[in-house]
Amino acid sequence: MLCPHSPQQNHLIRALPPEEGVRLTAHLELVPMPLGHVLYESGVKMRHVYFPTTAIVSLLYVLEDGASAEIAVVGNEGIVGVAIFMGGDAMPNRAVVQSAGHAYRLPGQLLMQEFNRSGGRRSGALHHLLLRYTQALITQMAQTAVCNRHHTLDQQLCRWLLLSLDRLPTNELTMTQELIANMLGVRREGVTEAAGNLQRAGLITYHRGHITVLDRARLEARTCECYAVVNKEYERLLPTRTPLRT
Amino acid sequence: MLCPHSPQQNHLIRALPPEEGVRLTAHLELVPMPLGHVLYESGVKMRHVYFPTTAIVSLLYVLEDGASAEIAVVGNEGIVGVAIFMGGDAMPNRAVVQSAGHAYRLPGQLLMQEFNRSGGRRSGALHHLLLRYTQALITQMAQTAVCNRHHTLDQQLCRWLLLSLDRLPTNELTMTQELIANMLGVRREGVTEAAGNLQRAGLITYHRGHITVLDRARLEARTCECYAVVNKEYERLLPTRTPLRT
DNA sequence: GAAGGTCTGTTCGCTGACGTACGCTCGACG
DNA sequence: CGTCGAGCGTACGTCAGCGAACAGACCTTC
Repeated sequence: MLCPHSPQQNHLIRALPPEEGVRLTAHLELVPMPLGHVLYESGVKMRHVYFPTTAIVSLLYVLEDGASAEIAVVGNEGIVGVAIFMGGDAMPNRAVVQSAGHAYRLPGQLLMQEFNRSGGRRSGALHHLLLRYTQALITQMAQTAVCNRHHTLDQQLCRWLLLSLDRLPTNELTMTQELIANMLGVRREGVTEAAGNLQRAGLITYHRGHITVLDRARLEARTCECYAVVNKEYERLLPTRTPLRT
Repeated sequence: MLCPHSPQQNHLIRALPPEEGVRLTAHLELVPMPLGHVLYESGVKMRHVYFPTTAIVSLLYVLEDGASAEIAVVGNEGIVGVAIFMGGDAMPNRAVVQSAGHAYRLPGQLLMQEFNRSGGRRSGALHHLLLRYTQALITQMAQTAVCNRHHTLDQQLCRWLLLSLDRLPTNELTMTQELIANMLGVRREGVTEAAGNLQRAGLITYHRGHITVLDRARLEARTCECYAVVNKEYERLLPTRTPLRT
């Protein structure tokens, strides 16, 4: 399959004005993102930021006892490594590839040059864009907290499937129930049951690690309000990019 | 009681270099923060930022069915209204005073002037400080999500008491169990039971809306890892301020 | 075509939290 | 001093999700 990679597949890159885009693009390096690959480990200083194109990255917190929970998810709408320009250089969680694909990598130092660039008064498009994206990410995290508190596993699975679907070109995700359980921070059996409900209802089919979404509309109807809240906020804050579900 | 208010009671303000501190302080306005007062409503454009001194503010998400959950808490270590400098101007949650006190208020416009100020290359202390604080806030939100997923109400109550205690000068909080339940997103009865456990164990006493912490060390021993993770991250990211528990 | 590992389905008892309901007690206020 | 309401205690059945254990189905490998 011919696959013409381009940094423009990432919505943040694409939203940059030509001049800034060119300056950055010159230093971007295309890297493959195999499933399960760990981009950052908890507490370790980050060296690069990643602009996913076809890959999806999960921000995962791993507890002392080995349990885990997904904090947020980043695809071609965003950037992995916000701690670099936020100034902390590290975060107490792990960034792991949830869906294989590619991303463009950029040394943190080079990003910072552009981030801090301005004509006297700050006006850099990158600065503006990254901060707004970070606010959207904050919303996603906040909503994850709320969802974990109040909503059922069935609803959360719907939300999770939609989040992934929004960041993929197809309606099929390569994902075992075990992995989904790790992301959601629940038991594998719980996912089996919830996914079984969705399959019986005809919303999805799955088969040994391949989930196909058949009826997106009904999936949206079945999820909790959290999905829509986050999506609206992404669209409000990052208006230049195409809608996520393209 | 004589109470000499000063912007310096807020750690972010105090951490500013003299020049920038003076420029900001000139426009700060001391405002009382009565219990339950709503600073921002969900989705409404913010006009001011608030630097709490003695008050504590909760960021609360309110669901369509009226249920709620606390996303994060801000006291004299931080600032309320990060959406202003992040560029979104609003957030899909409510900011409400959880513990009465005071704060210094500043029009968002004036904050932005200083935030964007720089000598050619960005070097403003305020810019740097606010972004690092925001990263700490992100950590708090992420950890809230994890905690909601994996830890018991008992542990979460301990964590919540400690978070509040860290932002107060005394070891007594004015707080009914009903309010705590709203913050944690659980039933009032659940809080009654968890608080009863703590009281029987001699860690706290409470009486009609007044909770006194008797044994902070054992409270820390009883909470989950989430509390320590967040606290460490605040200390790492905001090294200039005095430790929270002063 | 046999073996072994991966992925999914199902079961059972258990527990933490929910929803509901009712009753008590302290304290403010008339 | 009595009333009334806010704040807290308790109890019951229900339920979602947990932990552990096991079985079947499928794929890969040799």
